[in-house]
Amino acid sequence: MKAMRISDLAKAGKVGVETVRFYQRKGLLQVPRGDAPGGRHYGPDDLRRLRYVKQAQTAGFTLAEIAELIDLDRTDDRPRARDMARERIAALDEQIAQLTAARASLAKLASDCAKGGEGPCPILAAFA
Amino acid sequence: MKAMRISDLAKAGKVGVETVRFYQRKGLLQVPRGDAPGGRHYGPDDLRRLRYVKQAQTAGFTLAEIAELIDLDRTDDRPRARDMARERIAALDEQIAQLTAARASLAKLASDCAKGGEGPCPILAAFA
DNA sequence: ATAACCTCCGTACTACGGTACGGAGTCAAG
DNA sequence: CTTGACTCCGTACCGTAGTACGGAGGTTAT
Repeated sequence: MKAMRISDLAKAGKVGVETVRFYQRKGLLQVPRGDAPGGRHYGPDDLRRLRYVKQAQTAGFTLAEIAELIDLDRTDDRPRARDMARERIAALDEQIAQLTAARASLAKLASDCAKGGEGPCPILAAFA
Repeated sequence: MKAMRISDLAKAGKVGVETVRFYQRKGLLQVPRGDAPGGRHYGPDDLRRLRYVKQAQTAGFTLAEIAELIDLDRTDDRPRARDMARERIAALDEQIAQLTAARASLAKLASDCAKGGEGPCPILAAFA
């Protein structure tokens, strides 16, 4: 553990340095207190946190919500965390359903167009 | 068909007047040529187009892509339309897969937290 | 010791999809 | 004939999630 600098943390988390700084501004990542010369250094906790943020993002949490989750961790507020998870799952379900429906209708349109009988392409014809 | 005004069109399409105007600026909706006094008027074609835009949006097309689709209609470029549909379907599939995975892992986290044995809530503990 | 490269910091800019605002004109009803 | 509701129009602003830029300074390699 040879004192990660910000660029190492960014690389390890597969984000840009600017993104790390952006997350710091948003309170998602801590700014290391001691500013050792040559740059502050970061530890494995910071990397874990960065990965957590990215993970939570793939679950559709906004950065503001992620900040809340992190705060919940401080206070160990499990009921609220469960609530947020429940809400997010519901939103995810709805989103999946919508995308699935859109996928199906688009696939039908595309296959009708490919079958290409006469008349206008159905993908385009929707507003004829 | 008693000459829809912009607010009627907006209402019928369930968007705001400002959104209609925004779409006009983007070339997604036409600005009626004859500006009859008391406001221009819109017809059923405009409404169909507005609905088309909204529909295409739910399929994940960006406004720029929708503008392209509309242009494709003018030139009846079916191959390109099929290409766009194919790409969009692929993107949709990937997105659905990602959301489904995120849903599953979040659901597991939530259920583990609900089971609530000892130790920290797993939703929050990811960065422990 | 000097160049190349890093750090920190603030500010500004990007894309996307709207939303709001203010002024000027028009129209129907009271 | 004034009030209120609507229209058009341009421009400015919003949130979300970054990305870029430029200067001041410290560090590392030659």
